[in-house]
Amino acid sequence: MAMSDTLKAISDPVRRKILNLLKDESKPAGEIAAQFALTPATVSYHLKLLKQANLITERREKNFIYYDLNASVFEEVLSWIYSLGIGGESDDKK
Amino acid sequence: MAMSDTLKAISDPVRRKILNLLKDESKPAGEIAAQFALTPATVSYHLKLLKQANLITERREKNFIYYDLNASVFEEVLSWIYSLGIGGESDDKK
DNA sequence: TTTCTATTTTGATAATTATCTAAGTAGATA
DNA sequence: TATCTACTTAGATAATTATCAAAATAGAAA
Repeated sequence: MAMSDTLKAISDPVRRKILNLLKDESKPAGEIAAQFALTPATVSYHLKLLKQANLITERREKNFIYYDLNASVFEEVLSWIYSLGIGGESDDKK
Repeated sequence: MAMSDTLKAISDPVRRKILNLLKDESKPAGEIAAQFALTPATVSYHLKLLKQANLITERREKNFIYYDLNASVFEEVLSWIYSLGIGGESDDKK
Protein backbone atom coordinates (compact mmCIF):
# COMPACT_ATOMS: atom_id res chain seq x y z
CA MET A 1 0.00 0.00 0.00
CA ALA A 2 2.98 2.25 0.56
CA MET A 3 3.86 2.63 -3.09
CA SER A 4 0.29 3.30 -4.07
CA ASP A 5 0.18 6.13 -1.54
CA THR A 6 3.44 7.56 -2.79
CA LEU A 7 2.41 7.51 -6.41
CA LYS A 8 -1.01 8.91 -5.73
CA ALA A 9 0.56 11.69 -3.72
CA ILE A 10 2.94 12.72 -6.47
CA SER A 11 0.37 12.39 -9.23
CA ASP A 12 -0.92 15.85 -8.36
CA PRO A 13 0.96 18.93 -9.64
CA VAL A 14 0.24 20.98 -6.52
CA ARG A 15 1.77 18.30 -4.34
CA ARG A 16 4.78 17.92 -6.59
CA LYS A 17 5.36 21.65 -6.41
CA ILE A 18 5.18 21.47 -2.63
CA LEU A 19 7.89 18.81 -2.65
CA ASN A 20 9.99 21.00 -4.92
CA LEU A 21 9.57 23.90 -2.51
CA LEU A 22 10.84 21.76 0.34
CA LYS A 23 13.79 20.44 -1.62
CA ASP A 24 16.40 22.71 -0.08
CA GLU A 25 14.88 23.82 3.18
CA SER A 26 11.84 23.21 5.31
CA LYS A 27 9.10 25.81 5.25
CA PRO A 28 6.06 26.71 7.34
CA ALA A 29 2.60 25.96 5.95
CA GLY A 30 1.81 29.60 5.36
CA GLU A 31 4.85 30.16 3.24
CA ILE A 32 4.01 27.09 1.21
CA ALA A 33 0.39 28.18 0.80
CA ALA A 34 1.52 31.60 -0.40
CA GLN A 35 2.99 29.97 -3.50
CA PHE A 36 -0.42 28.90 -4.74
CA ALA A 37 -3.64 30.53 -5.83
CA LEU A 38 -5.45 28.28 -3.40
CA THR A 39 -6.82 28.79 0.08
CA PRO A 40 -4.69 27.76 3.07
CA ALA A 41 -7.31 25.10 3.79
CA THR A 42 -6.78 23.50 0.41
CA VAL A 43 -3.02 23.55 0.73
CA SER A 44 -3.38 22.07 4.19
CA TYR A 45 -5.37 19.24 2.62
CA HIS A 46 -2.52 18.55 0.19
CA LEU A 47 0.00 18.69 3.03
CA LYS A 48 -2.04 16.11 4.87
CA LEU A 49 -1.94 13.73 1.93
CA LEU A 50 1.80 14.17 1.58
CA LYS A 51 2.19 13.54 5.29
CA GLN A 52 0.09 10.39 5.07
CA ALA A 53 2.27 9.20 2.22
CA ASN A 54 5.28 9.89 4.41
CA LEU A 55 6.76 12.23 1.86
CA ILE A 56 6.94 15.04 4.38
CA THR A 57 7.17 15.36 8.14
CA GLU A 58 5.95 18.20 10.27
CA ARG A 59 7.52 19.96 13.22
CA ARG A 60 6.06 22.72 15.33
CA GLU A 61 8.08 25.81 16.18
CA LYS A 62 6.48 28.83 17.86
CA ASN A 63 3.10 28.73 16.24
CA PHE A 64 4.38 27.83 12.83
CA ILE A 65 4.27 24.33 11.52
CA TYR A 66 7.33 23.53 9.47
CA TYR A 67 7.31 20.84 6.85
CA ASP A 68 10.32 18.80 5.83
CA LEU A 69 10.82 16.66 2.77
CA ASN A 70 11.37 12.95 3.28
CA ALA A 71 12.53 11.67 -0.07
CA SER A 72 13.56 8.28 1.21
CA VAL A 73 10.16 6.77 0.45
CA PHE A 74 10.94 7.11 -3.23
CA GLU A 75 13.23 4.13 -3.03
CA GLU A 76 10.38 1.71 -3.55
CA VAL A 77 9.13 3.64 -6.55
CA LEU A 78 12.59 3.67 -8.06
CA SER A 79 12.89 -0.08 -7.61
CA TRP A 80 9.62 -0.64 -9.37
CA ILE A 81 10.52 1.62 -12.27
CA TYR A 82 13.88 -0.10 -12.68
CA SER A 83 12.19 -3.49 -12.55
CA LEU A 84 10.38 -2.55 -15.73
CA GLY A 85 13.72 -2.08 -17.44
CA ILE A 86 14.57 1.56 -17.81
CA GLY A 87 17.40 3.62 -19.21
CA GLY A 88 16.43 3.75 -22.85
CA GLU A 89 18.17 0.44 -23.43
CA SER A 90 15.98 -0.26 -26.43
CA ASP A 91 16.86 3.10 -27.90
CA ASP A 92 20.56 2.63 -28.51
CA LYS A 93 20.24 2.15 -32.23
CA LYS A 94 20.69 5.84 -33.03
CA MET B 1 2.58 18.05 -19.28
CA ALA B 2 4.35 14.83 -20.12
CA MET B 3 5.41 14.02 -16.60
CA SER B 4 1.99 14.78 -15.22
CA ASP B 5 0.51 12.28 -17.65
CA THR B 6 3.07 9.66 -16.74
CA LEU B 7 2.54 10.03 -13.01
CA LYS B 8 -1.20 10.09 -13.29
CA ALA B 9 -1.07 6.96 -15.39
CA ILE B 10 1.00 5.02 -12.90
CA SER B 11 -0.92 6.25 -9.88
CA ASP B 12 -3.54 3.60 -10.54
CA PRO B 13 -2.89 0.00 -9.44
CA VAL B 14 -4.68 -1.52 -12.42
CA ARG B 15 -2.48 0.40 -14.80
CA ARG B 16 0.67 -0.48 -12.89
CA LYS B 17 -0.30 -4.14 -13.09
CA ILE B 18 -0.79 -3.79 -16.83
CA LEU B 19 2.73 -2.41 -17.14
CA ASN B 20 4.03 -5.31 -15.08
CA LEU B 21 2.26 -7.74 -17.39
CA LEU B 22 3.95 -6.19 -20.39
CA LYS B 23 7.36 -6.17 -18.80
CA ASP B 24 8.71 -9.23 -20.59
CA GLU B 25 6.54 -9.56 -23.64
CA SER B 26 3.77 -7.76 -25.45
CA LYS B 27 0.25 -9.09 -25.03
CA PRO B 28 -3.09 -8.68 -26.77
CA ALA B 29 -5.82 -6.67 -25.03
CA GLY B 30 -7.91 -9.74 -24.30
CA GLU B 31 -5.12 -11.49 -22.50
CA ILE B 32 -4.49 -8.39 -20.43
CA ALA B 33 -8.15 -8.00 -19.62
CA ALA B 34 -8.35 -11.63 -18.51
CA GLN B 35 -6.03 -10.80 -15.62
CA PHE B 36 -8.59 -8.50 -14.02
CA ALA B 37 -12.05 -8.79 -12.53
CA LEU B 38 -13.09 -5.93 -14.78
CA THR B 39 -14.93 -5.76 -18.07
CA PRO B 40 -12.89 -5.55 -21.28
CA ALA B 41 -14.30 -2.06 -21.75
CA THR B 42 -12.83 -0.88 -18.49
CA VAL B 43 -9.46 -2.40 -19.21
CA SER B 44 -9.59 -0.79 -22.63
CA TYR B 45 -10.10 2.54 -20.91
CA HIS B 46 -6.99 1.98 -18.83
CA LEU B 47 -5.05 0.95 -21.92
CA LYS B 48 -6.11 4.17 -23.56
CA LEU B 49 -4.75 6.24 -20.69
CA LEU B 50 -1.46 4.35 -20.75
CA LYS B 51 -1.26 4.88 -24.50
CA GLN B 52 -1.93 8.61 -24.09
CA ALA B 53 0.85 8.76 -21.53
CA ASN B 54 3.08 7.02 -24.02
CA LEU B 55 3.78 4.21 -21.61
CA ILE B 56 2.58 1.62 -24.10
CA THR B 57 2.26 1.36 -27.84
CA GLU B 58 -0.20 -0.71 -29.80
CA ARG B 59 0.24 -2.85 -32.86
CA ARG B 60 -2.40 -4.75 -34.76
CA GLU B 61 -1.82 -8.36 -35.80
CA LYS B 62 -4.64 -10.46 -37.26
CA ASN B 63 -7.50 -9.10 -35.29
CA PHE B 64 -5.62 -8.91 -32.06
CA ILE B 65 -4.26 -5.65 -30.76
CA TYR B 66 -0.93 -6.16 -29.08
CA TYR B 67 0.37 -3.77 -26.50
CA ASP B 68 4.03 -3.09 -25.84
CA LEU B 69 5.67 -1.43 -22.90
CA ASN B 70 7.57 1.80 -23.53
CA ALA B 71 9.50 2.40 -20.35
CA SER B 72 11.62 5.17 -21.80
CA VAL B 73 9.19 7.85 -20.70
CA PHE B 74 10.17 7.13 -17.14
CA GLU B 75 13.41 9.00 -17.65
CA GLU B 76 11.79 12.32 -16.88
CA VAL B 77 10.21 10.96 -13.71
CA LEU B 78 13.54 9.55 -12.59
CA SER B 79 15.22 12.90 -13.16
CA TRP B 80 12.65 14.64 -11.07
CA ILE B 81 12.91 12.15 -8.23
CA TYR B 82 16.68 12.41 -8.24
CA SER B 83 16.46 16.20 -8.26
CA LEU B 84 14.76 15.97 -4.88
CA GLY B 85 17.82 14.22 -3.55
CA ILE B 86 17.25 10.51 -3.17
CA GLY B 87 19.17 7.48 -2.08
CA GLY B 88 18.68 7.68 1.65
CA GLU B 89 21.67 10.00 1.88
CA SER B 90 20.38 11.42 5.13
CA ASP B 91 19.99 7.93 6.54
CA ASP B 92 23.59 6.79 6.57
CA LYS B 93 24.05 7.25 10.28
CA LYS B 94 23.05 3.68 11.10
C1' DT C 1 -6.81 35.24 30.83
C1' DT C 2 -8.14 37.28 26.75
C1' DT C 3 -6.83 37.97 22.29
C1' DC C 4 -4.12 37.20 18.23
C1' DT C 5 -1.70 34.26 14.71
C1' DA C 6 -0.87 30.26 12.04
C1' DT C 7 -2.85 26.52 10.70
C1' DT C 8 -6.15 22.53 10.59
C1' DT C 9 -10.71 20.38 10.45
C1' DT C 10 -15.48 20.08 8.95
C1' DG C 11 -19.18 20.14 5.85
C1' DA C 12 -20.75 21.16 1.37
C1' DT C 13 -20.08 21.28 -3.60
C1' DA C 14 -17.73 20.85 -7.98
C1' DA C 15 -14.70 18.36 -10.83
C1' DT C 16 -12.51 14.24 -12.22
C1' DT C 17 -12.01 9.38 -12.69
C1' DA C 18 -13.44 4.49 -12.86
C1' DT C 19 -16.80 1.41 -13.96
C1' DC C 20 -20.58 -0.83 -16.40
C1' DT C 21 -23.80 -2.02 -20.33
C1' DA C 22 -24.86 -1.46 -24.93
C1' DA C 23 -23.60 -0.21 -29.38
C1' DG C 24 -20.00 0.37 -32.86
C1' DT C 25 -15.72 -0.94 -35.78
C1' DA C 26 -11.84 -3.20 -38.23
C1' DG C 27 -10.25 -6.97 -40.05
C1' DA C 28 -10.39 -12.27 -40.60
C1' DT C 29 -12.99 -16.12 -41.94
C1' DA C 30 -16.85 -18.76 -43.95
C1' DT D 1 -20.61 -10.54 -48.84
C1' DA D 2 -22.28 -11.95 -44.44
C1' DT D 3 -20.79 -13.23 -40.14
C1' DC D 4 -17.65 -13.83 -36.45
C1' DT D 5 -13.87 -12.30 -33.28
C1' DA D 6 -11.39 -9.09 -30.62
C1' DC D 7 -11.63 -5.28 -29.41
C1' DT D 8 -13.01 0.05 -28.69
C1' DT D 9 -16.21 3.95 -28.08
C1' DA D 10 -20.31 6.18 -26.14
C1' DG D 11 -23.35 7.23 -22.63
C1' DA D 12 -24.75 6.82 -17.93
C1' DT D 13 -23.69 6.33 -13.07
C1' DA D 14 -20.93 5.65 -8.94
C1' DA D 15 -16.89 6.66 -6.48
C1' DT D 16 -13.13 9.54 -5.44
C1' DT D 17 -10.74 13.81 -5.16
C1' DA D 18 -10.05 18.86 -4.97
C1' DT D 19 -11.79 23.01 -3.56
C1' DC D 20 -13.84 26.64 -0.69
C1' DA D 21 -15.96 29.09 3.31
C1' DA D 22 -16.70 28.81 7.99
C1' DA D 23 -15.66 27.04 12.42
C1' DA D 24 -12.26 24.99 15.54
C1' DT D 25 -7.56 24.48 17.78
C1' DA D 26 -2.94 25.13 19.73
C1' DG D 27 0.19 27.92 21.29
C1' DA D 28 2.26 32.87 21.65
C1' DA D 29 1.69 37.42 23.05
C1' DA D 30 -0.53 41.13 25.37
